[in-house]
Amino acid sequence: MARTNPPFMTGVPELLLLRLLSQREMYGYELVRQIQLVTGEAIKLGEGVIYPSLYALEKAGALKARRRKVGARERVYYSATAKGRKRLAKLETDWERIRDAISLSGEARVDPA
Amino acid sequence: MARTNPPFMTGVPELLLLRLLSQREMYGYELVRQIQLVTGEAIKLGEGVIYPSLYALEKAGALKARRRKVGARERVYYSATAKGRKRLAKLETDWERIRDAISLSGEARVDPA
DNA sequence: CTTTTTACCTTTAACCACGAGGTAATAGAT
DNA sequence: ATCTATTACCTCGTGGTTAAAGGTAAAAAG
Repeated sequence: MARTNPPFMTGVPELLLLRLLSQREMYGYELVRQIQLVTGEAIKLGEGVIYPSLYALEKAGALKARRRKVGARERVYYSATAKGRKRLAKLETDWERIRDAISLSGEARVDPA
Repeated sequence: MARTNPPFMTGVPELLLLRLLSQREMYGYELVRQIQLVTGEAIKLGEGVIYPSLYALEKAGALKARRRKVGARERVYYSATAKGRKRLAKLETDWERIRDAISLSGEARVDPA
């Protein structure tokens, strides 16, 4: 399937979305670009990832949506709820745990059999 | 499904297996315990993850297997091939890229709309 | 007036981790 | 001697999650 962001991506879209939307409200297309920006182009998430994630997070009560007319066009702005911030906090500690464990395992010299 | 290692685990089993098996040959059950050891109990991978991963990596030519009788019991020892080491190197850079990108995005203060 | 960019959204596919379960041999405990 | 825990191997099914690809339409740019 020609993956552009190979491995290590489970949970990452959710983490990034919650981080950004805890700072200020944004709409889908904007998030696509912001994620590239704040990761220094290292991570690119397409709309096919962003929109379904936003719906799922909204459904879970982690985000709230609000429709806003900008000019003649309507945009759907999302922002993190209290629940979303809590979820983010948990994700952050999960992330740190995995990250540190992998770092640890990289240094460990395995004792010979 | 009550996951013990929530999110951020895609690619991690493969990374850990290749790391360990680049150091010395090991068998499945041993790997299950070693992974707990070298990650300070932070990551626990069951046999349901380990064995299928080993087969897949062997099939891909990243590992080679060898059956060894230890006492009366037979064990299947795996070790990394040259191809496996190459694959590990790529995984390591992928991992660093994602890790650094997430770290970056955590510091970035998003400019207001 | 035509093309590119913005903006929204859905469908489909595939991957992969994981738990649960199953077998059998060996070692240790009673 | 017998029972239990541990070692060691393995398979199957599920479900979550990314991701590409496609589809619509408005607005800005050329």
